[in-house]
Amino acid sequence: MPELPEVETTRRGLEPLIVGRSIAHIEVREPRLRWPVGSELGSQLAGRRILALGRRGKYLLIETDGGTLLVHLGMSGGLRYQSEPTPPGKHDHVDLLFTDGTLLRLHDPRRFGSLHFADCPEEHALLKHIGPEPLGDQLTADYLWSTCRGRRVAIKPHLMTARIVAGVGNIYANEALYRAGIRPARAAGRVARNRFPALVEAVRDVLREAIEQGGTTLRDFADGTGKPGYFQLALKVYGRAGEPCPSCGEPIRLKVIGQRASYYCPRCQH
DNA sequence: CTAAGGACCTGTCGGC
DNA sequence: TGCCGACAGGTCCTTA
Repeated sequence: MPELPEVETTRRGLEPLIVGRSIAHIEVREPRLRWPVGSELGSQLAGRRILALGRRGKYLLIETDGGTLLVHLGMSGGLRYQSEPTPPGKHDHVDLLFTDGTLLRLHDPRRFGSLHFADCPEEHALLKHIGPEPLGDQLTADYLWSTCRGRRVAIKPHLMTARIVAGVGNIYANEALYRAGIRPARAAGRVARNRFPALVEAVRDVLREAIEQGGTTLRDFADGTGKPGYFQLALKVYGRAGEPCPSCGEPIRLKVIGQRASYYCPRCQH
């Protein structure tokens, strides 16, 4: 479900709803997520007040007056704020209950998501080595070019590596490479230096536009309030194998690269 | 160090 | 209608 734009959309929807609320307790019905949910999580969070809702890459950071809850939504996770508690449904694994009776619910069928408590999130092992935010100043053409020196991996999986750049997943890697005119299978080290400014701009643009559209809803993504996204309507290549390239009409091709479906136009991308 | 593949899960869809 | 395999928005870990 979520890449950076979907996580950011969730963050924006949830922020006004949960900041300022106090956590009464946490109910963990299924602790077997990507990593087992710590049994101490309840005591670490109870009584805390939420000060801010942040994001780093695809992690949501629920910052409280006594530590931060790191939330990753994995492949199928979603958070939903509820003002009226309803009986938990299938795959509603965790509830964060607030003192005013409202709650934040984590739903995650595939259980690839995770919850971690950290006193200092930037020092947490999962975040410590994460690359620059693609929408921040740190991601520059020179930086990205330098990470590609000597790399024989294809540029697409390289772009999707969290230590290189934070938050770029399969959909947006495909879309960004299409916009930049670069074949996803091209070795990272064989992308000419002068193409990196366009690549960085493409990554930024596609992520920004997706956020503006509320993310991409392929089957079930919804932000924290239940609203779906609309960026799927703007996808140029992702999921469009065989359809004409919007620019030249050549059929879009599908090729598996690094075990992930990769879509590209054989005429526009080199 | 790099690169490649497996692993972790459930749901859905297409083909027979 | 039912069964089976392939595939899905992620990413860590092991192996070579």
